[in-house]
Amino acid sequence: MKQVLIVEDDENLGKSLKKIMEEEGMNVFLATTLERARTLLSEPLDVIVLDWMLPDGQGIDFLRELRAKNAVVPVIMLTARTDLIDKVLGLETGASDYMTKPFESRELVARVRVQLREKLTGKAREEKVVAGKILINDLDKDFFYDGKKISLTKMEYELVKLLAENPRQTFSRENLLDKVWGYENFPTTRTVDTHVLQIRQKTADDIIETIRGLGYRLGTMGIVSSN
Amino acid sequence: MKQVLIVEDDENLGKSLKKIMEEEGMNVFLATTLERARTLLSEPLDVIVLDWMLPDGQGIDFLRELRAKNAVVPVIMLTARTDLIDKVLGLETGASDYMTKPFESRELVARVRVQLREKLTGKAREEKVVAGKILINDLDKDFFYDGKKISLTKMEYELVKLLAENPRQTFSRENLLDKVWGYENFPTTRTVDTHVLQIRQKTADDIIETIRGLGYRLGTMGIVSSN
DNA sequence: AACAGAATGTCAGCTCATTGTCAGGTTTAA
DNA sequence: TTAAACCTGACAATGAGCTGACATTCTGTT
Repeated sequence: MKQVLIVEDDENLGKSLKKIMEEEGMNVFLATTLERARTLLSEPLDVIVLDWMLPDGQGIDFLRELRAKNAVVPVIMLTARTDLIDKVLGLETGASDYMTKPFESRELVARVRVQLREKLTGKAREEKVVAGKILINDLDKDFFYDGKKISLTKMEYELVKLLAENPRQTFSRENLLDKVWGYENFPTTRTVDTHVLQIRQKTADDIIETIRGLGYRLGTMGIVSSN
Repeated sequence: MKQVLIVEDDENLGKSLKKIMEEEGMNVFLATTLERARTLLSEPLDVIVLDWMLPDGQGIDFLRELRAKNAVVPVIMLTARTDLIDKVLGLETGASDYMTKPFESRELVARVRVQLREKLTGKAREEKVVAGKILINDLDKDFFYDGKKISLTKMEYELVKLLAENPRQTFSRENLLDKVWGYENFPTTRTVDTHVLQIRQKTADDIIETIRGLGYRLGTMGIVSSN
């Protein structure tokens, strides 16, 4: 049986959705707050329906938390705000779909089914990063360089992914520590150098460019197409 | 609804992009020639995707026409030639982004979304400094002079950036030492002269003007565009 | 116009900060 | 428990930045 989590503070709407989905044979959890939703994450969920605004926080923040934990569960965002930018933002942080309020309950259920099916067939949105000779499949954390799969450690992977996602952009060591290592960890800036070295040795020297006195950025091979 | 213009002579590619973007909720115009594209400029456009080579002219000329009209719409250039990237980005008020063929359609759509967002927040623009023949991309730490990319060292870069950000303003050597070198460092004022020399040699003599007895300022080429 | 003095242009070499590289100890994950 | 990953410190290599010396240009005065 498929398990669905609905995070929605409008109880009427939530219960109505729950009922329809249960008729479809789904097992539905309903949370009216983010706090409650977090406790329900212990369940093995197949789809999450997430409202944009909630009494104790933004749905999008909850989504970010999920993605930070590498959760791959599809998320459908609900929002009353019609301007496109919010939709775009929602999608970029990894929402699989969205709906603007008001909507037909039946349509939402249809979309939930789409997500369930895509999750099964594995054809969901492939999170790929392509930059020159680099290809990154973020779903299974695979890194390819020049057509060959290279085994990278977690930090190496996160580092090169950030650089590949922002080709040409120069990052200072401090900036990289923030973005890749996070604010909780405080390694030396020299740690960055070491990891850059590892990546260079595993691939090619020019994969990462040194901008002396400023930091690192993706090398030109990340810009030049290989064919 | 956001409006996107695609100028691409490969009809298959164009239609495929159109379809994907329309699924994202964008309103897409497709032009296979520059002539057709010009007529579509009457529409209020949010992003333009522009191929490099078109049956009736160069995409880059179309971009120049746009900029001559002070159009601020972001432009994403498509090119198969990797050696032209620096030129595209370095052109005055140049392209906002580029992609080398072949590319993933999804990645292009993602970049269109980035441009839409940046256009709203107005963030990307502030990271570029344009002054006559000078273009500085502070995110990338790239410096372009007269369309050519010039490799500058850290201090050279910081110095010319300050001058380009404040054209017409004359800075004393002491002032430059404070602003560029910072209060922690105490080099001789002659150090400024040396760096000015390096910049002049790497670009052109008249990039920095000497105000005898007072200091330096950006040359007139940095104020009057010479196209 | 010629001159002196000051300001600036120019160059080369030295210094030292930055970065590359590696080994070893510590932590983390299987 | 064991192996891998991570971080750190040490040392080497590199090159940017600084300085001092000398050349050149400019300015104001005679």
